[in-house]
Formats: sequence, structure tokens, C-alpha cells
Amino acid sequence: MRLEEEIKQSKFESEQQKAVLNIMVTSNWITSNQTKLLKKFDLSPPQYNVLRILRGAKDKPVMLADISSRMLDKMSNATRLVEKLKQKGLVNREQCEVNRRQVDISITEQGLQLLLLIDAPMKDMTALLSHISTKEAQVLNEILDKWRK
Amino acid sequence: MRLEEEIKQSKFESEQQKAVLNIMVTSNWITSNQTKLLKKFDLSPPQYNVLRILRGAKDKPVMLADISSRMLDKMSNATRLVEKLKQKGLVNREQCEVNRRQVDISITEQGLQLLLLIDAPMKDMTALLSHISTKEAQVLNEILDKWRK
DNA sequence: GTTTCATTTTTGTACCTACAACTATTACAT
DNA sequence: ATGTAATAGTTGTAGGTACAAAAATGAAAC
Repeated sequence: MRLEEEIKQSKFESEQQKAVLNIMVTSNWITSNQTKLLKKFDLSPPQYNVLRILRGAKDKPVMLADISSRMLDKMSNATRLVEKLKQKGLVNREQCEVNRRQVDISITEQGLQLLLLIDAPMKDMTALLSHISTKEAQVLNEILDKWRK
Repeated sequence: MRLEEEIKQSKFESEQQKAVLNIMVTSNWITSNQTKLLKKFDLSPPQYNVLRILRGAKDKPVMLADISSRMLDKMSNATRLVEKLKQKGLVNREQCEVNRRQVDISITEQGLQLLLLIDAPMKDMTALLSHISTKEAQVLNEILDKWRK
């Protein structure tokens, strides 16, 4: 849907200002689709994000600060997110013995199994959402990287 | 910053998948900058959004459902947002006499004054954030509109 | 060894969001 | 006029987010 219809605003001060709104509308749109899919597995998008980070670490335990820094939303509260995941049996958390300030998090077998279930539908959805060509996606990525300086 | 550094992930399955993440990271980045600016005026981004919608309506009172449909995030809870703004004296709300199901919202003089204070710094920030040319912004907008089909 | 500072995590508060259930009002069919 | 459906808004619950203050631990200086 065109941006003008989406937020019922007909004129913008500049193409740049319009692009700012367009980015935010598109991001919300992607998130809401992902949220719907993940809800079937009783996960929120940040919870799913944490699980994927842990899977990516391949057995190496990861401390909370690392999780935060890899998340899309840097400022989110890793402590409470991980607590939710632990209650579902999807992650382990234990104090690091060499540095007892750290808390080491790792994904459980059950967590890995859940991710496996989600992989295919999530891939399908991303493909479905990306009605743009590889070339267009490249252009988009270049402009966005430049944008954030 | 390049996306790879931003979320410390080195490879992506496709340019499209990378674009999905890029959109979300860029959106979070814009929002966090706006949040910082608005905080000086004791407003949250959705609250600011509501005030601008009301100013755009030019005296015509707006019902809650209209506010929701014009917001970036459609599903947000207009009732409670408007309540916060009312407590600050920035909006009026009264039951519509012809259709008592409706609640008509309008911006107060105090609300208009506050928006005037914010206009200049917000415009400056948007300009500062948009390190991209008008042409690039146009390309971005075209791809994003196409993306959301 | 004690003080001081930095690191890592936890906790409290206030706000926002999604969704579903609920109330009140209006419109419509008969 | 009555029952039914549609519209508009409110409220409860469970999650997420931002920020600041605090606690625990470790490192460094002296």
C-alpha cells in the first residue's frame, strides 16, 4: 500500500521526510507479520531473536551483555527476556565460574527443537514479504547503510 | 554504521533477508533519536504523533478511531494515549452530541504552543538524519511502497 | 590491604503495545 | 417495538522498552 494511503497523509515536506515515515511504517508492518507467526509458537519477536543469537553461538555460552549488543533493539532488557525463556525451558542460565559477575546463557535441546520448527515458516514468510528483486534489495541496503552514516 | 557491525552478524541468506533486518535497525535508530528529542518536552513519540494529527485536523474535532487509523502504529491504544495528553492539558475530549458513541478530541491552545516549540528542532533533526539525496530518498520510497505491495 | 573505579547484572518505575472481552449506542430488518 | 448486528470506545492482562539507581564482583593504584 502506498504510504499516503497507509497513514492518510497526502503531502510531505521532502522526499527525505517521507522516507523517514516510510521506513517506520514498513518496519512496523514486518514486525506485525513476524509477531503473528511467532505467536503460534508462543514466542515474542525479541524472545525469538535471543534464541537465534544463542543458536548462532554454537554451544559457546553467551553472557547477557553480548545478547544485548547483538539484538536489534540494543536497550531491551536481556535479564527479563532470558528469565521468560528459562521458565519455558528453552535456555539455561548459570553464573560464570571464572568471572562471577557474568551470567552465561545457553540454548537447551528443547530450544533448538523449537527453532527448527520455526525455521521453514519464517523463511517462507520472509520470502513472501520480500516482493522486491535482489537488485532492488541491494540498492535498498546501500542507501540504508549510508543513511545511518 | 554498516548493518553487519550494527548487529554483529556477518552473513545473510539473501539480500532480501538483509533488507528486512536493515529496515528494522534503521527504524529503531530513527525512533531512538526522536525519543531523545521529545523527552525534553516530556512527550513520547506516539503522544507527539497524536498531537500532530490533531493539529492537521485544523479545529475539526477528531474521533478516536480516526486517530488510530492515522497513526504509524495502528493498533496502539488511543484511549489511554489521549488520557495522558488530557492530563497534561494538551487536548480536550468530549462526547459527541449527535452520536454519543463517539468521543471528539481536539488540541488545546497549550498543545499548539508546545508543537510550535518542537517544530524547529524536529525539522533540524530529520534533516540531520537524512544524509541521503532527494534522488536516493525517491528510490527508497519507490522500493518500500512496492515492498508493501 | 584498602580505596577507588569499572564491569556486569538486577531491579524499579513509567510508558507503550497487542489482543480480547466488555459496555454503550446506533442502525436495520421484520 | 423488538431482536440482531454494527460501530465506538473502554478496560484487563501479559508482554516489551527506556532509563536510572543499585548491587555484586573484579581490577588497579597506592
